[in-house]
Amino acid sequence: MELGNGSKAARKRMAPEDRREAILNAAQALFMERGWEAVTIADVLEAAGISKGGFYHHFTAKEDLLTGIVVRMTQQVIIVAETARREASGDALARLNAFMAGSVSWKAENTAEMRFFTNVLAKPGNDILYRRIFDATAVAVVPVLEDLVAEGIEDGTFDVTDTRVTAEVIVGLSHGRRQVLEDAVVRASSGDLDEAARLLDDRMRAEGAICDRLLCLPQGSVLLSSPQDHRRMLIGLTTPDRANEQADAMCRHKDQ
Amino acid sequence: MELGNGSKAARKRMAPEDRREAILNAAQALFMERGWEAVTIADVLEAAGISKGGFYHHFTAKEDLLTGIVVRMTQQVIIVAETARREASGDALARLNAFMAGSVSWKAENTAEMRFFTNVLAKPGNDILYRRIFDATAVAVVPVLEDLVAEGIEDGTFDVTDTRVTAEVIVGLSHGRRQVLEDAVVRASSGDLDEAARLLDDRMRAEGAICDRLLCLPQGSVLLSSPQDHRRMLIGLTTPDRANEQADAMCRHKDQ
DNA sequence: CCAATTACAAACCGTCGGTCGGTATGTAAT
DNA sequence: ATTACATACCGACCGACGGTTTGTAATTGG
Repeated sequence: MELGNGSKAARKRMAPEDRREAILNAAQALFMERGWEAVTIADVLEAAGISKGGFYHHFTAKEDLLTGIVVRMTQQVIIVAETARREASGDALARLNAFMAGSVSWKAENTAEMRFFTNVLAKPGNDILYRRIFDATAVAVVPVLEDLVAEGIEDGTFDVTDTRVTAEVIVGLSHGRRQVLEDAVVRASSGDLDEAARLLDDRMRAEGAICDRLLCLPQGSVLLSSPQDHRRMLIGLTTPDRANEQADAMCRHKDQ
Repeated sequence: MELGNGSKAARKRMAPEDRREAILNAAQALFMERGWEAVTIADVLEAAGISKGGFYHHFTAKEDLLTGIVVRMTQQVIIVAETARREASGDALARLNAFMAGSVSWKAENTAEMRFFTNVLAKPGNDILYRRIFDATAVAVVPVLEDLVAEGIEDGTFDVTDTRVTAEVIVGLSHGRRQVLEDAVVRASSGDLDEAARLLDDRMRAEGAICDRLLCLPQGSVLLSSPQDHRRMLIGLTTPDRANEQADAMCRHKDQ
């Protein structure tokens, strides 16, 4: 560089965490107001009162703002959900449902955030953005769920071999159709994808709690709960074919 | 310009309709493969074998490609749906449902198109894109539906004052939550928006046919069909308040 | 056959996301 | 105090992309 005089604003130095937070605040407000594409980095810079260089010192890219915001939101959700879980009584399934209900209630109350959320998330052509965000939330939520599942195993309410996988699956389930579809069904790559998607979709809309659902796991195993008995949640291993049979049976049962 | 020699390619001139079609083909293929943002105008130019000037002669903007693609798709859907309608017997409602079922079946068969579709549509910050596309389809579908509704009036199955409005409402209903929400509920601006959205959403997922649904119309009127009797579709005028009452009642009814 | 219009080419432009060299502000060891 | 090092921050610059403008060859129609 040639004559870089450090003349101009000479802004006050902030603790890095505070600065990051400030930028996130400005960005979130703007995104929620105008959406993703309509907000330029320059807008954020102005709103946050920082230079481009400063910004890119704290964030690696525009998308990074998104993940940052998502992580913050997720943390808030987890706080609500965690207390709901702690206050719940009953077996592991009951506490799991309490946890899920807690996060659902947060979403119900913070509709503006959720709307912005889905608007931006639903977008991508190649899901890299979505993927990144999903990962961000998964990292935070999975450990908690893993605990819950482990409790359920001791408890007798769950019957699974791998707590980690199960936790990830549950996150996927609660996350919106897409992820479930891609991570589970597609990878299982068993038979008709779209039929599977439809089934999953129907299942997922069914009730508020995570019962009454079905899912093909990566390795062709199946998570399954019966619509007759909401209290029972079976997570076990079957072949995809058998899973489809059962799913069809469930559909026929419900349709009549 | 300075030395624009028209030296280079000197491509074969095509009939404008053909050229447009060719560009749309190239663009659609690319978008379906890579998504919206990952495809640049330059990519489309190369794939279609045309220059920038040529492109902007046929289209006004990148978004215009989208509307173009959507219009084509809509036409295809209408063909399927129209024949389904023509082949159906029964009253106007039966034919209306046949029409809708026809379009649904097209969507079920062309999943790749639909996936691309929703990916792109769900995006925008300020819905201008979505709006435009909605308009494009509405222009094509509304007249057909208007016919159907008119038949229903003679027929006795419908009881509406304005065939046009009714047709537009039906399009909105079948179009995905958003539009219904904005066009109907928001404009009605009666009470709690999000609650209304939730109700509508639930209602819309209910069944495949357009029965069993409820909708607030712009002027505060209401389209309503009873869950008890799928064959009856009432479209009439009420106040938004009364509509909410009824909606609540329906919810309570179904929840138990 | 010539003028007007159409279909196209390609240079050009403004904006936006992102980079990079450099400076200002600490803070800790000497 | 001074030095040494880390890190917060600045702002000129860059390439890519969407879109505009200028220029030209083919087509049409009178």
